[in-house]
Amino acid sequence: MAQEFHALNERAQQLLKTLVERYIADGQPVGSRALSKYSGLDLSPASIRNVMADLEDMGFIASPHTSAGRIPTPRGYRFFVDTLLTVKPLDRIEINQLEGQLQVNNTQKLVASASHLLSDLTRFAGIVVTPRRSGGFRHIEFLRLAEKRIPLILVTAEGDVQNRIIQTDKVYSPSELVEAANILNQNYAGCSFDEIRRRVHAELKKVQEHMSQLMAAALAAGDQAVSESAEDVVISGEINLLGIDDLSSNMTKLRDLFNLFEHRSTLLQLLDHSSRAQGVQIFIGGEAGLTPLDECSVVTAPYEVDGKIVGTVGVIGPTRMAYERVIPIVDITAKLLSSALTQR
Amino acid sequence: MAQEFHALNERAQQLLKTLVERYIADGQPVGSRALSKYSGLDLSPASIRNVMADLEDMGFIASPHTSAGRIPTPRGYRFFVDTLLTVKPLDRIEINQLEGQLQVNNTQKLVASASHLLSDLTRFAGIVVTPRRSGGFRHIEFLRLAEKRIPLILVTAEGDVQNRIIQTDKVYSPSELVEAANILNQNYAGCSFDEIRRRVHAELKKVQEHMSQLMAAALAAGDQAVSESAEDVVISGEINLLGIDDLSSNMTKLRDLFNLFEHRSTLLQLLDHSSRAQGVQIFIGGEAGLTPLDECSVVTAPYEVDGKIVGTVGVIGPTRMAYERVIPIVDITAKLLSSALTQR
DNA sequence: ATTGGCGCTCACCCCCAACGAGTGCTGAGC
DNA sequence: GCTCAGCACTCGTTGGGGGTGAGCGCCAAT
Repeated sequence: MAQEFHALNERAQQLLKTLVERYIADGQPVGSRALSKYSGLDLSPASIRNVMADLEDMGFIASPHTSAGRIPTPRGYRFFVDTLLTVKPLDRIEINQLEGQLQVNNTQKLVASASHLLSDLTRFAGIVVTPRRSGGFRHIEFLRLAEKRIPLILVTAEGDVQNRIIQTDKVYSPSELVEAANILNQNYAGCSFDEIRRRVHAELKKVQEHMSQLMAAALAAGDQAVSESAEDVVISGEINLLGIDDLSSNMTKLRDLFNLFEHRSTLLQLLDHSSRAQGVQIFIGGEAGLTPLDECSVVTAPYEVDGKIVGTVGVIGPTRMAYERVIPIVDITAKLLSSALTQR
Repeated sequence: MAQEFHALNERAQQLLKTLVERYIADGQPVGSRALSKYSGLDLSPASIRNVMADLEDMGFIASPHTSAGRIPTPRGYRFFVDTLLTVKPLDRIEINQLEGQLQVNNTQKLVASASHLLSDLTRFAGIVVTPRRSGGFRHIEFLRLAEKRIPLILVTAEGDVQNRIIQTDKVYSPSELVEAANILNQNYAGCSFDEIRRRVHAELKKVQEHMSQLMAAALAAGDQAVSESAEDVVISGEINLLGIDDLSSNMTKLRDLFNLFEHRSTLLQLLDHSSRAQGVQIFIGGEAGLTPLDECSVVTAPYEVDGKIVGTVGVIGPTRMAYERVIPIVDITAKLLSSALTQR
């Protein structure tokens, strides 16, 4: 038999394809009778059963129990999305509509609205890794709010604005604050805070003790502001997953899944994978190595600023999801986000 | 019978109290036998059954079905928390520990950490209404990032920093930006944006067209920044509610509940109630008028800045919650938040 | 007023039988 | 060498029926 070489002939592929489609559509194990009706192949259920047995041997499908139909295994899904799936890209009009939904006020809002876009369109959970920062700054500024409470305004190299309040021991005059900001802006804009710290130490011995304390505090705060919000994960629409019976049948699994959502760092690791490759990537079931995602798939795509990948968008949903719909949505969202960020 | 007058004698109160306590402790309907054992009243089950019948007539307790014990009705809970409950305040040491957990970096972080504090301690959902803004500003500043993209920095009257990017039609020089900021800071600090807009219009006819366009844009952006983030609701620990079997037995109810969490405005209305009164308030079951909260209670307390109530903290959990624990936690969190905010 | 006793009601559990969907296998037909 | 009708078999699902036990209401005795 041809199947023994683990190659799928035309017919087997067609059957696998319809099986996965049917299963995705109504969530029931698919039997030979149903396949014979929907495959378009004009074969009797009996013949189809033979092929199904082969597909099962090869690990593409499995039966939950003897008297049920077959459901795709992760490997079956894998083959399906890799070679059988045909996605139709969104048309221009839809894209324009989506574009209008992105809020370009500032980076946080932009990222949040991208996440919402994903979850609203797919009805699953949307997820966005915030843009990676290079660590430098473009502009720094001190305000004088109260004597010893000085808001530090920081425009990052990426162009978004952070703020943080510095508590000082001593009192600084407005002109001193201006001077300190000037020194930093003129000499060190674009450098990383680490670098600045070294160079300030070396180059500005002459600066008075008074001043250098302020600068040290500013550098520490800036560092913290940049690194803390460095890479974060924004998730929205987790609620959508509550409605999915594939997931919410198992209460404990559901809890594990939601717990995962709180462990941002674990998710980050997974999503970082995606930012090494171009284009849409799909993680099926536990492929990511995370047990809570057993019954889930993650569809991701990297986005970029000025041609450099800086983050990832994605969707988390049940393995049994309409990939041909989700994939273009994730794809286009990444592209929209890229262009929105590049404009600024 | 005394009970006919809807007054509860000592014994009935004691029994109601233990019944509610037992039910809160293990979630099972409480029978007469259990009550006779735990009430400390040395009465036989039969006698207790009489009292229970009275309590049921008066609507304090109910039985889920004939052959089960009794569970408290919302009215029963109400009476319990109003008159039977004795809360023991947290001791100094615990309070100090909590205080350390609040992140005082900036207002957003502070509010977020308060919300986490609530959810972590109670293992329910924590909820904080962000401080109401008076609408004025303390300080305004323009940065010059790109020619036509000007970040507007805004220190609100409450002392936290907002930022927003203004897109301009024309190009402004650094000195023009400084001048515009100076005009606003010197003449209008403390005023509401509406007021400024009127006065600028009236008083500054002399200012060049060029300049007034910038100011108008700044006022619009400031207005937006202040009003948009005006009153928001921060929720955390929703996941905790997944574990509560009272709530997650009914999948659809659970979904309704989580949907409610996304409708911030509805929650806001409920929580605003709380900010009219002093001290801890409790909404039991549907008392708030929201059906998704049928099986929930909401424990809230207002917090203040300089003696004026500006927001609300709270906990949402199952009606069957350990009130004597939750109440002091909400209370103290409100107080900690008040003092943290007043310091700035 | 309190209480032991008694009959009653249900939810819950377990068992079992009927049902039906779907399979694997076999043997005939092209 | 496919294809396919027929058939026996498996096994989850459904629904009915009896047993069990918790808990109640009522009543008569103390």
